[in-house]
Amino acid sequence: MATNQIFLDWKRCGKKKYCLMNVQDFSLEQIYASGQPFRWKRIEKNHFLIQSAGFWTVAIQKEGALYLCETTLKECRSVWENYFDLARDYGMLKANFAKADEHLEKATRFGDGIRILRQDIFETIITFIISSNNHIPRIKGSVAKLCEFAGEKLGEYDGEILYAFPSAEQMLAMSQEQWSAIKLGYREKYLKETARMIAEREIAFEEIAKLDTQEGQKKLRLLSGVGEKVADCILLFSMGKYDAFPVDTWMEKVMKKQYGLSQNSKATQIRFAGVERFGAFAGIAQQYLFFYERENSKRRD
DNA sequence: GCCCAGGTACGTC
DNA sequence: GACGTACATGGG
Repeated sequence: MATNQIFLDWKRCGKKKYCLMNVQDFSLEQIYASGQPFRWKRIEKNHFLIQSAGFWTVAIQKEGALYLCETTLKECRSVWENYFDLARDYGMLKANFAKADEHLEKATRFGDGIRILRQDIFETIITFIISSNNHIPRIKGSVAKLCEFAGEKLGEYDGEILYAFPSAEQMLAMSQEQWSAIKLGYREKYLKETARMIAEREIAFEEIAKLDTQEGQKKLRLLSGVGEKVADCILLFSMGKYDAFPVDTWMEKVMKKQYGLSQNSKATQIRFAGVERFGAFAGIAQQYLFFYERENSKRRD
């Protein structure tokens, strides 16, 4: 499946404010709710303070346009286009998914503004280790504290001090009191060990991005706290490996209910079935399915 | 109190 | 290799 390149024409529209007109297949609200980023703060509808690695911006979406504030044109092009995967034609991806099956067609209509972010690799490794068997509000709290204790101060916005995501070395420099205050529970030892392995170059994660998905899986799983699911999230949400298919409790439900997998099938089998069925962009299909399933279950509650 | 959360590590068979 | 179970913590 070929994907067209979208032409991106940033316009300056104020002091440190840039704008992309006619942003298609894009919704800040849906990306926020899609379970990928843990460092977005919702200010109001379609208006977010976004922090990623050592960068931050204020993003506003209105009348079909995306505005990025408190940033530079250079940064819009070098950081945020890449982060939001803005040059990719999601319309074409969705059209192809919609042809494949009815349920996926519904899911792409429901989550029509979903994007697969290309997040910083180290940040994604750490945040998704924290995410395992954990609740999103609690994950966000832990991540915020980690940045506050170990990250460099980047600036201030609306009275809030902003921090970069820390490096492995900076994490390892924290006191035990700080580690405890992050309230990672049993994940604390995973993070310490993973940070150590990365700081000591036992695992060169930049190299993993060059491998194919299978090989990347194997390497990532050498990190402490990284199993099959977290490895898939890292591959998909930071390395652009679109054939990675993370299977969590929600995806288990969908695959059993909608795609005929037996009740006793395990995550590994479901993952293979997903890639088999949805192909080279299975991970993107997964994200539409995940979002549709979880959002609709919220409403029934 | 119970169940669950974008699961993983570890021991057992 | 497949399976069961313990695991910190807080929200519903």
